Amino acid sequence: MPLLMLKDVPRYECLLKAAERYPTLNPGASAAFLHLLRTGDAVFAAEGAFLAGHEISQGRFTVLMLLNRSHDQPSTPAELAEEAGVTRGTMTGLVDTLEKDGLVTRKSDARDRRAVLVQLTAAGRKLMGRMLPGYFDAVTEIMQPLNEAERKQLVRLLQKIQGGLHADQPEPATAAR
Amino acid sequence: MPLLMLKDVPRYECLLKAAERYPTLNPGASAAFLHLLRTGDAVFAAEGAFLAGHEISQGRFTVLMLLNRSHDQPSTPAELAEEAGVTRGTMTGLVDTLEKDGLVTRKSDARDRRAVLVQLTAAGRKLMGRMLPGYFDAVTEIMQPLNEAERKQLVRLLQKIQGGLHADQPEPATAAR
DNA sequence: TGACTTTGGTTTGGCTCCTTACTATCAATG
DNA sequence: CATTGATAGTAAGGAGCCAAACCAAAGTCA
Repeated sequence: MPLLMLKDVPRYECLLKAAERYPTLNPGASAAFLHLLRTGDAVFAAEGAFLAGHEISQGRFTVLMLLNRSHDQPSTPAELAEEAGVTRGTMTGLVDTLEKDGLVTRKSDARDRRAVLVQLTAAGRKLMGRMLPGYFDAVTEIMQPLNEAERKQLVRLLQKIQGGLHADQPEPATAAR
Repeated sequence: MPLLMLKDVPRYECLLKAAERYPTLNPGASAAFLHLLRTGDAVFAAEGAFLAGHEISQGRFTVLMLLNRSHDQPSTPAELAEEAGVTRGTMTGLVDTLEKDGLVTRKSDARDRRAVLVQLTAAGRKLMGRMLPGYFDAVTEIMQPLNEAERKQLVRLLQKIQGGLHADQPEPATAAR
């Protein structure tokens, strides 16, 4: 849940005033940046609140979604980690707890003795069947304030931003080290 | 940096297909939801990459920003926690490490012996002066793909979403327990 | 004044995630 | 084959955050 920090986005006038002290500060860009982080965090928290009501965390839910998607077809931890955007180490932990809760099973792959196959259990499938309608309802409700045209517009703007990010940072090593 | 998970947003056709199985799934709302989380996470990560180049984390940076804003006027940990949107316990830890790095000082408030006053040191001010121009440059660059009209439009859409969230969740206790 | 509540800061323990390092297995090549 | 290198999964340790429990100092109210 902790994403942004900064409970309230500064008002535009404050940004303008700050821009006098810092010539490189672009008020319009900063406002958009702050609102994006702020709202992203709020939406993330709203999703987390729904999932918490079902005693499940975002990370675990993502794994269940991935497994639920390819019905009955098991995946390896490495595939799941790749699709979920986390490291394999993290995926080990996620699968550990899901297995402990009886929602997934691990079995070894007959064709590759290094590999492990992760699969939803009956209980896992049942939980997803029980949860998903409400989950999609919650998502729809979060996006309720926008009509369909506005949603499309939002997606378009977000894709533009993301396109720029990929283009700029092919090698994060330069900036990070 | 872990915000969303889900490396790639599913294509719209997949959402349509999934909507056949789950009647409550609203494809347009889901697409907007996923892109918002995805892009928010990417932008957050980009900011983090810049800050990491200066050996500082987002949380610590936020505290430095708050202290830098009110020049020389000290704040209490409780105020900082409130403004940053974290708990007081978290703020204790953040101030601990900032103090250890010599960027801020703690001194006790003469008028309230419970309270502590946190203040930027000369080194802290110097670091901010050195970092901020580049930071604002980075923010501007991230938002580069959008022109000023698009930024305003984005802010408008995000504010709409956020307005809905506040209205819906006055008491998170209902959903969470 | 004395008891009750509130507030400020810290401590402790937990969760999620990452990085790094390790072992076991496979695959490719001389 | 035997070596070398990549890949699968795990383990250990750290960072950042939260919630709950604490103590000390104010504030409140009879």
